[in-house]
Amino acid sequence: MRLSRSFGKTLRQAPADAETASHKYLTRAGFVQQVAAGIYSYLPLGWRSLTKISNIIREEMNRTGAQEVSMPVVQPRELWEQSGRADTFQPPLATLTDRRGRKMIIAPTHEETTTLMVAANLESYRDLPFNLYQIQTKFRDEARPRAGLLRVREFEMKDAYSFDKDEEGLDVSFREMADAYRRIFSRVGIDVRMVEADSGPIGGKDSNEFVLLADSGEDTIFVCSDENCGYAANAEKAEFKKPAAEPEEPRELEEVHTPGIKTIEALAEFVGVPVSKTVKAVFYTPETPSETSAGGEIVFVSIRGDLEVNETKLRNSMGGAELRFATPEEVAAAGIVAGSASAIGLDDENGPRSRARITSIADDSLVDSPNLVAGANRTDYHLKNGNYGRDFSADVVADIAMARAGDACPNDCNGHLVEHRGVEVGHIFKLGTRYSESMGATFIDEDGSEKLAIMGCYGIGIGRLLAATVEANHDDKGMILPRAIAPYEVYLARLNTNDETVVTAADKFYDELVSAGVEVLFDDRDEPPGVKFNDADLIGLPLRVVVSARGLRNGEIELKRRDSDEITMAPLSEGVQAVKVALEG
RNA sequence: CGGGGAGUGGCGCAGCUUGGUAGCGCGCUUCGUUCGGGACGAAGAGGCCCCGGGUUCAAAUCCCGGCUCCCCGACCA
Repeated sequence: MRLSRSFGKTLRQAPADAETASHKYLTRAGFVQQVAAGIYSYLPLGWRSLTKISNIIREEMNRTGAQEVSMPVVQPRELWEQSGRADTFQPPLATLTDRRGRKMIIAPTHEETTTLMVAANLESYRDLPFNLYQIQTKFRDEARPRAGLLRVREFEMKDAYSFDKDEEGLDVSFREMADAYRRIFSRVGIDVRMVEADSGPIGGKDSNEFVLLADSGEDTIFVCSDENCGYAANAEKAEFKKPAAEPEEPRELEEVHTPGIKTIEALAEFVGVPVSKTVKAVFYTPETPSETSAGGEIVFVSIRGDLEVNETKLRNSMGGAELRFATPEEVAAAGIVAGSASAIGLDDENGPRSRARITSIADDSLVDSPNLVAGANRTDYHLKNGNYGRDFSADVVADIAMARAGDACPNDCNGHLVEHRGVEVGHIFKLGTRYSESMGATFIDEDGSEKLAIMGCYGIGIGRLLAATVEANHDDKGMILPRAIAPYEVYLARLNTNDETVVTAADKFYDELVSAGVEVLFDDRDEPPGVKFNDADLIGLPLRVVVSARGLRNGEIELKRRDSDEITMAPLSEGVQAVKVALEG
C-alpha cells in the first residue's frame, strides 16, 4: 500500500482525551477513531491489525476442531427471560423495541443463542463433544468505559462454547482451549499469563484468566516468586498461607477498659499485642434483603486484625449473595457497637441476635489463633483472650481474606506472592449445565437416559488484545508492534523525493517486495525525512527500510528494526532477501 | 451512581474575570525553495464558539436548564 493512497492520517498531537499509551498511539497513528464513549471505528490500519488477530484466533480454534458460526447481535428479550438473565445481567442489557413492539436486546454475550442452536441439533451422545465459536460484535453498556480500547462498550470478541456429555469431557475441552489460548497469545507475540480466577456465582469449578502484564491494566494479579511453583491468580481469587499464630494455652476471658479506642492499630498498641492477635469486625448488608428478614439483615464478618476482607471470597462463602457495606444506621439498629463489636456475645440475651437477623462469618485464620483481643460489644471496652469455639463461633468459617504482596504462596514452595497489574485479554471457564438446562440442550446417553449437555465458554477480546499489546510494547515515539499483528511488515521510506533515481529505485523495490509476498507500507509522500521517520516510529511496523540518495551512492538500502537502534545496510540488488532476513531477526 | 475537570475550524490551545470585528500553533490548498529526525518564504481556504432558553442596543463571554466527553471511585457474566 502506498501511504499517499492509504486512508487515514497520523496526528502530531493526540486528542486531549487520550491518556493511556495505547489510546494515544492508536489514535495518533490513525488506527481508530472514537465515535462515542467506549465506541470506536477502526480505520484501515487498525482493521488490518484486528483482522490479523482474528485470523490467528480462527486458525488456532479450527485446529482444535472447533467450528465457526455466526449468531445475531440483536435478539429477542424472551430468550434472556428463558435463561433467567434478562433482569440479572450486569451491566443491564441494552434494549430496543422493534416496529411490532417486540422487546429486543443487543447481545452482550451469546450463551443463550448458542444453546438454542444446540438444543435444536443435539440428540445423541454420539453428537458430542463439539465446540462452536464466532467472532462477533458484543455490546455491554458499561457504567464507565475507560482507557481507550482497554474498556469499551461495543467490541469484537471471539466467544466459544464447548458441549460435552460429562464432566470428564468438559475437562478435556477446557484443557484444549487453554492450550489453544497459549498458542494464540504466543503467536500474537505477547507474554500472557494464565491465572486462576473467580468463576462467579454462575461458574463451575474452574475459571482461568489470561492476563497481559502492563502497569495500565485494571486487574491485580499475584504470581509466586518461585518460578518452579508457577502459582498465579487474580486478586479476587488469590489464596495464601496465613502466618500461623503461636500456640498458646487458652487464658481466661478478661475485659479491659479501652477509652476512645476505635481502630485495630490503636487497640493493638493500647493492649500491647501485635495486630494479628486482634479480631476485626466488618458489617455488610445483602443487596436484596431476603423475604424472611424484612430488612435489617446484617452479615457480621470477623477476621484477624492483620488481614483484609476479600469481598469476592466473602460473597462466594455465602453462595453468591450480593453484598454492600452496612450503613452506620443499620449497624446501630442491630444493636452493634461499632468500634467495640465482636462475635463474642452475639447470642447473649440482649445481644445483637435478639434484635436483628445476623449471619456470622469468620475467616478461617481465627479458628487456630488463640487468645485474641476483640470488642466487648459495649462502648470503650474490649475483651482479651477470646478463643474460637469457646467464646464465639460463626455460621460459616471460610477463607475470606485478601491476599497481599509478600504473602506466602499457598502451594508447598518457599515462594511469596508478587503483585502485578495486568489486562485481562481472555477468560475461559466451566459453565456446567446452567444454560443447557434453561434452554433445553439435552441428549440421549448410551444408557438411554436423557441428560444435559455440559458446557464451557471461552472468550477473547480482540480490540482489547490489540490495545493491551500496545500497552506492553511501545516507547516514547510510538508503538512497537509484533510482526504477527502489525498491519504491514515493512515501512518503506523513500527519501529525496526530488531525486529521480531515488524515486525510480524505490518504486521498483516496492514492486519487488510486494511480488515477493512482503506486506509493505510504502511512504511515497513528498515529505521531509523527519516526518517519515517519526511516522514510521509512531505506526511501529517491525521493520523500517530506507531508500535514499545517500544509500544509493553505494547501491545500498538501509534497514532498521523498530525494536532496535541498530541500523544495517544491504545491497539494493539483494534487498528483498535482506528484508526477509531482518524480519525474521 | 458519587466526586472532580472539560466542550471555541481536522488536532492542540488562547479569548470568558471586565459583553462590542473570533484568534494562535500544527494540519490543509496553491506557487517557489529545500531534502537523513516533525524545513523555509509568499498567498489562501476552513468556525450553528456543545444545545435550548433568558438578560441586553449587543452574548463565545453574564444567568437558568440540558447534553456530551475525560479522570478518580462504585461497578465489571
